[in-house]
Amino acid sequence: MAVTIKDVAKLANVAPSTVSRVIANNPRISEETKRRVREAMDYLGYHPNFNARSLANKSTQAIGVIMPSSADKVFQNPFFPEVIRGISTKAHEKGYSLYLSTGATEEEMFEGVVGMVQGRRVDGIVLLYSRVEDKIMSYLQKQKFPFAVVGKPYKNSESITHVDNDNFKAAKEVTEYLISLGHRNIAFVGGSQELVVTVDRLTGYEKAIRNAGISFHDEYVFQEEFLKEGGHEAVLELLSLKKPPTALVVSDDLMALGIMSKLDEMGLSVPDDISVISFNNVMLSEYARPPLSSVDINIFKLGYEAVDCLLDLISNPGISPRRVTVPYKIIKRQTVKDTSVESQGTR
Amino acid sequence: MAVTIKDVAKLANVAPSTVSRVIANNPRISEETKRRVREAMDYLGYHPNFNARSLANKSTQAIGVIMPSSADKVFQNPFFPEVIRGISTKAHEKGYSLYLSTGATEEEMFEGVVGMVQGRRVDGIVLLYSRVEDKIMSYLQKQKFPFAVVGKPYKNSESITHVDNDNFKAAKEVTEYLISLGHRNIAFVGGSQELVVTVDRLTGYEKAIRNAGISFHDEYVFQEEFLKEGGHEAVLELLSLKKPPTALVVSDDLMALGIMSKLDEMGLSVPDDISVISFNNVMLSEYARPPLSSVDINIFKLGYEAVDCLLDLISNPGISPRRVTVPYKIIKRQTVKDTSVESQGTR
DNA sequence: CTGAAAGCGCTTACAG
DNA sequence: CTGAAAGCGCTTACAG
Repeated sequence: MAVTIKDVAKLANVAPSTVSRVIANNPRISEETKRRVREAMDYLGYHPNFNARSLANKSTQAIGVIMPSSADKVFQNPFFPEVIRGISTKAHEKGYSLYLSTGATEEEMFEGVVGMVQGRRVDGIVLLYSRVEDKIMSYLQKQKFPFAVVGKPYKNSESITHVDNDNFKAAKEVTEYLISLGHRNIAFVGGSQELVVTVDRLTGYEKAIRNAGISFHDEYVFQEEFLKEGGHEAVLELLSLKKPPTALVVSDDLMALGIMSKLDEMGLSVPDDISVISFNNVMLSEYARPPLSSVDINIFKLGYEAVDCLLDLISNPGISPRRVTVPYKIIKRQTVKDTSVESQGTR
Repeated sequence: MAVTIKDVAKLANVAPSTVSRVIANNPRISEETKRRVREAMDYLGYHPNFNARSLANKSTQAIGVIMPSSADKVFQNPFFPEVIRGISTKAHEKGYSLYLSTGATEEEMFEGVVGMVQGRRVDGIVLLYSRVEDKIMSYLQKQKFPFAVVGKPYKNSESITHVDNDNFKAAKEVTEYLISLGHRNIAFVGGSQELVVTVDRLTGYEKAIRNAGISFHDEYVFQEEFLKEGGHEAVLELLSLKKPPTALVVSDDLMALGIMSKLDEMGLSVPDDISVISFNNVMLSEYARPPLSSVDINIFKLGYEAVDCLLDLISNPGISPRRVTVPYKIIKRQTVKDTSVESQGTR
């Protein structure tokens, strides 16, 4: 039905193997023959059958993208469209296609990945999250299947190719910034402790607190989902403290938006009553009211670089694992208040 | 290297063809044999090679998902993760994988689709947008390749399977709602006129305006990008009118958020100075301040149903085109003001 | 109920 | 520089 290599061969008066070589642009074929074959291909509207090609040369020119399961609320985070944009851009540059994971539960996701890998649907995989304990990551490692993770693996991070921000440093810096502005009661609101990114940011926050000689309080640490609902929960809890914080380091913009919305509802003002700074610098943070101060982690680049590493790994199987650190940038907008003047006044 | 059907056959003492039949759960194979073969598969950790299978039976069990080009700003709209969630759910239920389009420019996107189709990478395609003039849609139609569109095709809509809301009716209803509240100067802010959804909603708006005996003014119609930036532009333009509107029908939540942000910046209040109601009911609209009134178009279902239709089309090639209308629901929150009391007072 | 054989559309040593 | 042949790992009439 569809036009095959044989049809082209016949029309161009060459063997099928020659057509194949022309497609691969094999230098041993004469320019004259190439021209003739290409003409025939154009004339017939030939397009190679990917399945046949993959079967024959054991390469699919496709990479698998593993997101959190679709039932997961995290899925709604604008982080994902943006990493995918980065991934898609690099993949397209290099002529690779994208395969998306599906599956509602964790178990289904795992089965999906196994199917992708064993079924030879993809040449490599990029993992869009990093958890403390992750079945998929362990599996990929055991199989020695090429993969790159966006984020930092919890263990064996030296032996796994990954691209990440320096989240420890970023959180530390952000906290120091708040401290330099006179804040002493600073709380941390993070996502699930399961996620390595939460752990890293919390550690950076804690380091800054201790460095400044402020005592670290457990009740200033909140763990919620990476979502607005999470932000709401956090507000309720932190306001019930005997000594509520004057500033918040929040691990995700959406969560920060949720916090601001709740605070507003309760009649509290940001930044006058409480300062907020968060992570990701998703498009929305710019348009929040007041515009949200946030750490730009360069999501696009995270995805773009992950694919770059992965493709490297695919073409040079023996290569040693790479670690790419994508720079971040603190974007100061209007949700942080300088209290140092005040605190001097009340001294 | 990987374990194949032959290895399984050898271990189970049957022919490869029998193993193949067991995989397909062919009823002509005895239960006893099936048991033995399955045991061998489990023991060896067998997984079928998808490429070989696709090549042999001309079916990939994968569907292609075509989004706007990644360079397109629309890509950032939370609409997409949500349709994809719907698509992914249905696809996974039916054992289908997802293939994502890539490509920055329109031309690249088109080439990508042609490659997918001719290269037999997918069994069918779902198109996530509908434009007035679209090369990809025409191509798919000419090729008679199975596809479903989310949205309404501009022409030949009876011969193309698609799932959509009744956008005309929804926009009409929303406008009538505003009118019933005493508004007379109502503007429409839509996305690109290229998109059929814009056209439909504009038509519904106009119908309601005329039905109410209000004269329709061109300067009350704004076309911007489906984004916050678009919202900003719109505000500037509409406030420069000699008779600024008291209410806005906005075709997209993000745009509405942009409008509200800009309005706030200029010292105008929603809904006191101007009422706003928009479309999509994206998660964010609930957390906006004030919470945004919006038409819930059930994005998840749009994607879910599109895949359902597509799979139908794939398994029954002769079937006649389906049209599914997904119900919408107006979610009234706090951005619309009832002016009828006031207008009576000033009579 | 099961097997032998041909075929899906490519690629790639091996020859020449 | 080019061709004939085998092979990638499945499926599916055709036989029996």
